[in-house]
Formats: sequence, C-alpha cells, structure tokens
Amino acid sequence: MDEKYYPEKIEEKWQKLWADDRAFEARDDDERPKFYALEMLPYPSGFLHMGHVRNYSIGDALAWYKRLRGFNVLHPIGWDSFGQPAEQAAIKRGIQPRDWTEKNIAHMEGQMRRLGLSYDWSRLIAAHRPDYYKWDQWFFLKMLERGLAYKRTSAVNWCPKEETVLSNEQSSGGICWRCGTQTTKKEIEQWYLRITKYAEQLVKDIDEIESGWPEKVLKRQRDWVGRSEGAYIDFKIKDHDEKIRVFTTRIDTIFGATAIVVAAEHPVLAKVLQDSALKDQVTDFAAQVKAARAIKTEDAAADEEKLGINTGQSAINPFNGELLPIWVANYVLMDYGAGAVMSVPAHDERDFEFAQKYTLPVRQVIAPIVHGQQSEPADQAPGGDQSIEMKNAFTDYGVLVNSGSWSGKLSPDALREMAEHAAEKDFGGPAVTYRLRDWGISRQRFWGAPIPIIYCPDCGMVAVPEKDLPVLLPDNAQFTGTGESPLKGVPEFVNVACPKCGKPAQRETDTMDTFVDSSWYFFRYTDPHNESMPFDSSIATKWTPVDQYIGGDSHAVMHLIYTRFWNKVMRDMGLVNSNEPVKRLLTQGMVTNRVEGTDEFKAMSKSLGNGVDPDDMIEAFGADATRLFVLFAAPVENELRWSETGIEGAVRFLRRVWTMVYRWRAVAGNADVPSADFSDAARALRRKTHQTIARVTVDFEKLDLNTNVAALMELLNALGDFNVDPASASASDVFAAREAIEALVVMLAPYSPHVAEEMWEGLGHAGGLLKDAPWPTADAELAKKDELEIPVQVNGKLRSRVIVAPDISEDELRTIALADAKIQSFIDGQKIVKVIVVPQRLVNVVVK
RNA sequence: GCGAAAGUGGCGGAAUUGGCAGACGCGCCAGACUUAGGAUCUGGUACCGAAAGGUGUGGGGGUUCGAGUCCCCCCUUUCGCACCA
Repeated sequence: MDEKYYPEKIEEKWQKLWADDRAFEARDDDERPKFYALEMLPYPSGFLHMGHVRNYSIGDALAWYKRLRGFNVLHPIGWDSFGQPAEQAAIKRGIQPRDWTEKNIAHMEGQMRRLGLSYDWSRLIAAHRPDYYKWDQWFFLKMLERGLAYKRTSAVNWCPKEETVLSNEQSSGGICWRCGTQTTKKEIEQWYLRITKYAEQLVKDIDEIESGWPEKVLKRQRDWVGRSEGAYIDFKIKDHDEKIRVFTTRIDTIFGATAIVVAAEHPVLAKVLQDSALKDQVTDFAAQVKAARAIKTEDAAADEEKLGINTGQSAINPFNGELLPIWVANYVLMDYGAGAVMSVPAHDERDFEFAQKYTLPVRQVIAPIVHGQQSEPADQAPGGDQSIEMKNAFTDYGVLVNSGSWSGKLSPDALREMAEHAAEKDFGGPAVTYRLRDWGISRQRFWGAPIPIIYCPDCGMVAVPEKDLPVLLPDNAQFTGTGESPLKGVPEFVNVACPKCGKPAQRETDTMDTFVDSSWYFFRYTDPHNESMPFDSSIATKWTPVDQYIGGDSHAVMHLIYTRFWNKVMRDMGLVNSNEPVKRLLTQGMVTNRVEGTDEFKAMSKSLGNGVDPDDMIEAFGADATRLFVLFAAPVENELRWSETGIEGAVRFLRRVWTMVYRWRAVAGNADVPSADFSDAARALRRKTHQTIARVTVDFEKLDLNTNVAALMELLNALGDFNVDPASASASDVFAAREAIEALVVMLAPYSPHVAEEMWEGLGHAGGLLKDAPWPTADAELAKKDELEIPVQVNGKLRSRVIVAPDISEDELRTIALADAKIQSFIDGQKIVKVIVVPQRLVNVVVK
C-alpha cells in the first residue's frame, strides 16, 4: 500500500489477481446457501454506456455483499448478441454480422473487466453462438411437439413499393420509414408460440412474486395479459340461422342494449348481407374501415371519430325478445372478445358517443345508489322504457331498473345471476377474455436463430430432427436491405434433403425473435457447457429462481412476460420446479445528463451529444470512484443525473479513507480485546462502528445503496473525529480504531472493490482475498447509546432538550423534563393539561 | 381522455414509518497551509431576524398532544394505458 491513492495502479493489479485466482467462479457443489444475482444481459452494441455501468454496479455490489455474508453466489454475464443492429451494420458497411458482433463483444468485455465487475467469466454465454442457439431450436421443437408452437397467416405491415415486411416502428404513422410510401397490411405466414395458453397463470402467479417486484411492473404485466371477467351472449339474427356472439363485462345492462355493433372484419357480415339491398354500401364501409385501420398508428385510434353503418338486419335480445339493429362500426375490434358488442349507450361511454352521433335510443337501466337507497332514474317514470335525455353515460354499478324481473337487483348480483341464466337457457354464459395475443416469433431476418423446419413437397412441413441441431447460420449471406430474409439467397442453406423421405426440400428461412434468446438465458448460466441438454435440470433447480434480477424498466412487459411464460413451459416439461423465474426484481432508473445549452436532463445518447464514456471516467477517476458515485448519487430506482463534481466527491472520499487506513496500518495489528477500559472517545467510535454495521446490513437487504454509502462516509467522519495519534495510542484506542477501519474497508468492498482489496492487504491481510473475509458483526450492546438527548416540546413546539440515561423510567423522564428551566419559562403560570412521554423519544407538555 | 406515482434547502437526496425536518454528498462562504490553487485541511451553510424568537416539506382545509408522513379538495410534474366492450 502506497502512501497515496493511485486508482489506475491498484485497479489493474487486483483485476489481474482476481482473474488469475478465478476468484468469482461459482461452484455447483458448494454447500452454502446459494444466491443468484443477475443483471439483464446486454446487447453488444459496441460500447458500454452509463446505464450499463449503473446496472452492473448495483448487481456487483449485491453479489459482493452476499459473498461476504457467506453465500455461494452465482453472478454471471453474457451477450444478447442476435438482433437488428448487427444486420444494419452489415448492410451499411458490407461486413458480416458475426464479425461486427464478435468485435463489439471483445471491446465491451474489456470495458467490463476495467470496471472490475465480479462476474463468473467461466459461464459467459452469447446468443449468436451455435452452442447457445442450438437450444433455442431445441426448445422450439419441444414446443412444436407440445402444440405450443404453430404457424398461421396474419397481418403484418407491408410496404408495397419495396415489397417488404416492416415492424410497427418502421411503419410508424402508416408511412414506410425508408421510401415514404403508405404502408398496408399483408397476410403472411408466421410462427407463433401459444403464450395465451398460460394467460391465466401469468395473472394468477403474480401472487407469488408480488412482494419482490415493483408494483408498477406487476401492474403492466396484469394489464398486458388483460384478464377480463364477463359473459358471452348469443343474439339470434332475425330471418337467418346465424347468431352473433357478443362479449360483455356488463350483462346487467343488457335491457339497455339498443343495437348490436360488429367489427368490419366480422365473418357474419358476408352471411347476413347476401340478399340485402344494402350489401354494397356496407361492404364498402367495412373496406374503408379496414383500410383506415391499416395506416393508423395505434395511439391515434382512441381519438378517431366513431363511424358506423346500419346493416338493415336485426338481432334478438334473448333477455326480452327485443329486436336490435345490427350496425358495423370502426370502434369495434375483431381481435378482442367476440368481435361484436351489444351497444348500451346509457351505460358505456363509447356506445353513448356512437348513439349521439347516429341518434340511437338511450335507455337507462342502471340507477345510482344514493345513501344506500335506490333513486329513480332522472326524467323517467318508474318502469318506463322510453328513450331519455342523458348528458353522459352512467358507467358505475348501481341498481337495475327497466329490466323486467331483474329490476331491483344490484349490479354485482345481476352480473352473476344473469350470466348463469344465459348458461341455463343455453344462449351464453360466464366467460373470461384476455388481451394477451400469441407471441409471433418469425422474423424475415438473418441475424437470429434459424427456425428448425424443413418444407418437403411430399411430406409437407417437417421438423428438423434433434440430432441434426443446430441448424447453423451460414457465413456468406448477402445483405441487400430489401427486407426479404437474406437466408433465402443462400442456396446451400435453403436446399436440403427432407429428413423423412430424403428428397430435395427447402428450409424455413425465417429466424426467431431475439426475445426467445433472452427468455431462458439465465438457466443456461447454471450449466453453460452442457452439450446434451440446454441445462441439467438438477443443477438449474439448485440455482434458480433468480434471487435478484436487475435491469431497466423498458423490459417491464415484453422480456419479463416472455421469460415468465418460458419458465412455466419448462416447468411443464419437467426441467425446473418453480412457477416463477425471478423472486425479486429491481428496475433501476435511467442515467441522464444535461443537454448542452439547455437546462434539461435527458437520457444519455449519441444524437443529443450528452453521453459520457465510462472509459473516460475510469481513466480520470478510476473504476472504484465511478462505481461509488453511480450508487451514491441517487436511489437505485430514481433517475440519476450525471455530475462531474459529484464523481470528484467520490474520489475525495476514497482518498480520505485511504489516508486514514494508511495512518493506522502499522499499529493496527493487534486483534485482542484490550483489558484496559475504553476512553469515552473510543466508546463513541465503537458505537458508531456497530451502528454503521447494523445500518449497512439492513440497507443492503432493501438495496438502499445511496444511504448505505452515506453511512460509510459517516463512519469515516467519526474516525476523523477520533483524534488520536496512532504512534502514541493506547491499546484500547488502537483496538477501537482497528475495528472501525476494518469494518469500513470490508463494507466498502461492494462499492469500490479494488481500493478495498488494496487497503485490506495494507492492513496486514496479505495472502488472502478480501472476498473471503467475514462480514463484520454488529454488537447491539456496543451500538447502544449511553445517554440520550430527549427533545422536550411545549404544545408540540421544540423548546428544550434534556440529557438522560437510556433506561430512565417514564416518570423520571417526565420529572426531569418539567424541571428544565427553559421548559419552566415556557409553561410560566399556564395550566399543564397533560404530559406526553414517549420513552426514548420525546416529551411533550400540553398547557393551556 | 383514463389510471398510477411523486412534489422536502441553490442541487442530488435523508428522516427509525405519526415523535428533534434537512443525515450524507455536491455547490457556495470564510479561514489555514501555500509563489500559486480548479490540491489539501478546518469551520459555516433552510429562510427571516442584531438577538430573543418566528417561519418552513407544492397550495388550502381536517384528524392528532404532535403531521414531510394519515384523510379530503386543488395545482404541478413524471410515468403507464389508449376505443379491450
């Protein structure tokens, strides 16, 4: 240990020692309790950014902490290395995605190592390497066997000029991002995974993770699945054999239905319109709606004017036999519920708006409950059924009116009983719908795992046999940027013998969505070199579920719902035991920086020019200070505003710790508890030491890392206040200082591991690594104060403080407080109404 | 439009969950050491006031001996959802 702190020197030293020692490799046969700390695996874009640094600093601090607490810690890292940017780079620069990706990985891995992150590098994985994506393909085949993977045609965004498929983002506003042509929808065949089969579990099992996941993420998961309880009702169509099925969550309002409205795509239209005079008109309208929808961005939909047309046909309300006109309208969607609704203008805002526009009758059938009593509907005689004036739809629950024999019932009862009635009479019944759609995984792209399917002219669609996996991506694809899968242009890839009959056949040229790779990667970490299975079930069961997962909340829906789905599939395959893959989730906040020339803080980005390069920070301040600052500057879930002066403060702190350790290093050797009494100053220091240990330990469990660092700073300040010269210190003073310093160094390790290791060595612990040191233990007795300063209030205002023994009785405390001269002067002749004594806390004298 | 969360010094943020508001750091001010200081160290720093004291956690009301914390209304900001029947 040098006299001065030179980050670059010691950081390199310890990184090398850790690597040589393979210090952070987890062992499957370690008997200690396990802890799985995981950060979301990065995309190898080329450079680490500050968001990564924050993410990994949090994860690494936790991994270090758990290691020091005696856990067998698994802390792995890998690369989400399939995906679009590699293909874009290939198109732009005429290089192969593989070369671009590998180069980026090499560079970013160097950056990670310079940060000194304590990963188990022996478990590194990368999605684009065949030993990984082989198992994507294997899982696909297993899902195919289980009926969980299937192919169907569906509408995608299509640019008619370039003849290519576009993602939603690429056709934003209905305009092709490259050529500006108006895009259309096109039906193409795509592979899907049947995630909807798990919709119910994806909602229900939230109970299991409720305590460990952020509320807002759980809400978004629930919303995404969109479970909705209600009822189906079949409306017979007059003069036809057809029925229209409707889904509603408000069957209690069915007597208020004044129309049936169906989606433009509804198949029943063709049937009921066959002989209708209105056929052409309605068909034209439906076509217009479909065309408009194809070019609409999704967020514009809600603002769109409601449009409809009467088909001239009628449906029969099974509850009262009433005839309802059948309309087609743009606000009814084919892909939700049944693609048709009963329109109840009085009690649904959308139906109300629609009814106003087309002057459909509004009939109130739910009355609000006022003071526990039913009130009569306004402007309407009891029992009447005429259309009435309403200013808004009344959408709350209430009491049924104008609803035949159901009148007088409360909405919640009516919902249940009317659905049961529909079931008994066989025209409907209780039903649950979900917004969740099956997961389309086909991509007409090169840089992904090939879908292991072969099309044979004789045998049809044939799964690639397991023994033939992996289906390798070729090395020589051409990237034209037309949007066609580049694999189509590689005959060696496409042309293959049919595995069944041996005749010439063709491979599927679509590749998988990269979310497939990231759905199960953290299971692969548990057994990354397995050549016969994605992972050994018993090993994965030992390590999973993940104890703490850390990442950005941009993945609150997609990735996390896919990985929860995948976990459940793997459970049903017998590969894992748990229902949920992740016990605790932390969504860390963004790292922002001032945008040049403004007062605004925005996420660091190249285009805004407000990015900060981690390498520059490491060079200027060291990895330890960079990491420390990132964790100290804000609570982990908050936005983190970058500050150059802030990071200087972190360096300053580390330097002061260093100086303190250096001062005491020589005399800090004796670990025996001295027989002589501790001075007041030494007792105060020990109190602070033990209070800090207790506080840091609690805060770590809550991941309150910013207050944790503050506690360490306080401990250093207390050491500064302990104004004793090491050269002439008594044995008890040396002991107290040593205790504080060693605790400080060990507790600093999760934040700034290099400097902590160096100081630990400087304190005479040469030979062993700090990671094997024991976490300090808080002694509650030593942490106790030997006197308390109790605030004394008069009428709730602070007027004085008294110093008392911690074990003072309530009566004594009251007496001492009342005897206080200042308090006396404030009471001064007034009558004492009562005295509130909160033991250990405060006294409040109430006077009048 | 609907829903949720959050508003605390010049700034990032603390506050044992109803009990001393502003821990810790940044910044700023003063001093020391220095040829020098964008280094280091010491002290100060919510606001008003010379002081006694008063005021203070977005605004207004309420509950309570006591409210940053609980309840009601309003304002602002951020995020999420967006015709989901």
